[in-house]
Amino acid sequence: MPPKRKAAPGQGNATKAGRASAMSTPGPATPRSLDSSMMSDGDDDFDEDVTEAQREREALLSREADDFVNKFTFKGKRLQGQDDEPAGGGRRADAATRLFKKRDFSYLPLKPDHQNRPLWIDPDSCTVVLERFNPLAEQATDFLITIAEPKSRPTFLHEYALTPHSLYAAVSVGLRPRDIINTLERFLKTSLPDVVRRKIEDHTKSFGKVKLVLKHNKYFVESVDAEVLQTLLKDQVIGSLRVHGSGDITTSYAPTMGGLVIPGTQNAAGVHQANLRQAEKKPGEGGDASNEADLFTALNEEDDDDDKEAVHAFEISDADVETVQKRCLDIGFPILEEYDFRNDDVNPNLEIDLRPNTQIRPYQEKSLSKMFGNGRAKSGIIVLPCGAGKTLVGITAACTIKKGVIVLCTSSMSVVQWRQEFLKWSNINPDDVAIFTAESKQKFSGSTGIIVTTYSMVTNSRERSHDSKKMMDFLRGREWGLMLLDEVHVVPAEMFRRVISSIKSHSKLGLTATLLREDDKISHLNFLIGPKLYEANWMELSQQGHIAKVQCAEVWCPMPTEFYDEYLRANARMRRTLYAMNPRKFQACQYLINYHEARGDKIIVFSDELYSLKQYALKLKKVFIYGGTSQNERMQVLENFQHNPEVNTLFLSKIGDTSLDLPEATCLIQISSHFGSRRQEAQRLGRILRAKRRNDEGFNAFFYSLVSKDTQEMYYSSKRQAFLVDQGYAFKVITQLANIEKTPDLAFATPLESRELLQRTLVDNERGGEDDVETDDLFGKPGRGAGGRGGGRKAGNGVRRTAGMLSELAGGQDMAYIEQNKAANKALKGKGKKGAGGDGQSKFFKGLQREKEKSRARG
DNA sequence: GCCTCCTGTC
DNA sequence: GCGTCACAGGAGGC
Repeated sequence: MPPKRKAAPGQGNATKAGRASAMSTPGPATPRSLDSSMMSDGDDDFDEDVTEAQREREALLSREADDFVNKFTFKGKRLQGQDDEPAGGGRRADAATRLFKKRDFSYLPLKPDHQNRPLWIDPDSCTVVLERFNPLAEQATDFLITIAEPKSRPTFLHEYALTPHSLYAAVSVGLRPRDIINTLERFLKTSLPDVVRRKIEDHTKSFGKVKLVLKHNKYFVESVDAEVLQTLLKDQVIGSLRVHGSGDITTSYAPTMGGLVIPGTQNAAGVHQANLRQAEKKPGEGGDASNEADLFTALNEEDDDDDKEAVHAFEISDADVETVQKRCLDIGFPILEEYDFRNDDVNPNLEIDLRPNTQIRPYQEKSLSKMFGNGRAKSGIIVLPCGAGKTLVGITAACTIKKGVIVLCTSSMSVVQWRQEFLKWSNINPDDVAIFTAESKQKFSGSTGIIVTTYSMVTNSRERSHDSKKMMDFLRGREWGLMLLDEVHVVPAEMFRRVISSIKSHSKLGLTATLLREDDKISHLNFLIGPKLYEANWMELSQQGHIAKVQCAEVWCPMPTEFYDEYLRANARMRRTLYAMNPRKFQACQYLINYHEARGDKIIVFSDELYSLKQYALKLKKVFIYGGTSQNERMQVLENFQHNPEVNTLFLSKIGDTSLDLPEATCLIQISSHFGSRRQEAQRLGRILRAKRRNDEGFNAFFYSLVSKDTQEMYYSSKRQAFLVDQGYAFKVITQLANIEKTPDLAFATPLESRELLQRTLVDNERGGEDDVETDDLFGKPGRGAGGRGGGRKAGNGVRRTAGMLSELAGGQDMAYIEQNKAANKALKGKGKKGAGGDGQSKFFKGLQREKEKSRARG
């Protein structure tokens, strides 16, 4: 019973596959422009039920036209405008008009000097399009990333969306509605449509009125506007969550602010806005003003005098913080979290500063200025590509706030790295940076300090060991100045989000490279953490040499007919294996490895599918690491990969998606991946962005995705690339690798070998439900035996080989496998043979059963 | 070091 | 419109 995947092309339907093939195959080595054709391929595949060829074709054309219009409306407009036609050109009902349908905005008159203005706007969707080639593009970009959500940023036109969340973020960094409207008006080629103006006003009028503050370990909802607070209290959700008995609504006075300088910034004017505000009060001290400063000066001309304003507040309990924050967002009063750390006398100060000579990069500075824009610490999220120095941003934030910090990571490996980075970049006393994981439960020596831990450590709901319990009480019992959330995109997960309520911090800074999830929970971060404060443009950073330039390519590998026949017959699991084991893909992989090793590249090959990972690696005599590889072997293999000139290619399972730091890698080949995960694709690309050689003249990193033609992979691949395409990466499609047939020792070159491979693949993977046949196959399919844990969770993964057989195959550099498989062998001994299908209930099905029961029990 | 349980990801 | 894979990791107990 293969799970039905509606959107899968070529699933059990030969004619469909044939059509797709005919349609989607350009001539040999024809480069294909990615975005439009990809999208329409994908869309097309959603409709499998259309039978009549003609009707289908028409529908397809019409859909494609719609897609095209949806995607390129602004291009169309731009062309019209650029031809220097009379302003508003497009009133004519020309042949193209019907294609634009509702998206004809020619009724918006262009300003006379429209060519000097970089922005277009779609009033219906509130999409703003930026001309990158316009002289004002830089300024407009700075403005846009503040008020809008980047949607797509390829070379010439960038697309941004004005959303309630983005406007919320804009307000939270100190812009007011009329700043936004005026500046938009300034940059727009047309006048700002009233709809948009109203939308901005509506969405922003109540923003910034409500704050969440932590006082003496208690949370208060605070506002300068007593009426707003009353409104909240009357709300059925929030009103009932108010903690009574702690006095009525309290009133106090907002603190004033003084000059603030973020350490590590070049001109001591890192916080343009804050300083500029100061400058107004003390003219002459504002410091040097960059372009951005100019812009923001304009925006901040009239400062609201929030000094000495009365604030009103009521208390809520820790457990209700998330609910209240979410509710406030829903009813249009998003809560801003601001921490006036310089006036916090309750929590002890932390002795920490960036090391002298540490200079943070302009974009790091920019992102931090969003966080500290008004002299206080705002909670929010900073999005920087992998390798762009997220850690340093976090550390600088810690050095600015100078209070207790708690850092949350996804793995214990990055816990160690974070601590090292703290020691590397700051002058913090090593005793004050403590690690809290299963192995180590340190505390800092002084009254305050830094704790680095993992999400699972803090959110673990199970019985705790004595030490952990004590530690948790410690963490819960105090107020943290800053909570740094590494890989913040994981926080919306059911368990991990609990950190937000269980640990009390005055401000939170989320860091991630890929602010995406395939579920719809990413928007939860808006109330769990705060708005997105800054998102870097990958292309820009790579042009500036902060991250490597990357060439992306998708290699289409046809499937030999016998493979394809099996593929059509197979269930979902087997399909994944088959398209990964496609011999033509293997050849492509071999070819690319040859080619890049000859160029002196260090290559990582990713495969999610363990069977093919091992088969590839063993056949090509390369090292590999997967979940079952023990710590020691991992270190050994990595060490070799980094320093041994003989070892230039490393095969990784999805273990390498995160956590492993491989600065040597310069080329990446993907042979199997997890469905349509955009995050995985981006994170894998991130592996090579920090390439050490990136600043060599003409250096390029390479990213190949090998795809078996006419399979589900085609569809997933296009989905996966979406994020990177939005970041401006162009994927070339390669249908033919030049001179591949000349590759020495090309594997599976004859039909016979290809068929043998198919047979072996089928046999090795067919055991699923029935029997665990002892195969004569050379490599078999070891489970997670070596590492021990979890091996054989699924009986189909039985461990079946001997070290002898392996050592025959493995060359000298493959010592690691022998080691590993010895261990696997040992594991095998204890296990004995698995029950054959005799009782009709193999371990496999029992496992499934147990899974089901477990999920039922949970539900 | 091995095992189990829990969780995340799509 | 529903649920699904298989792999990974961490914690903690023995």
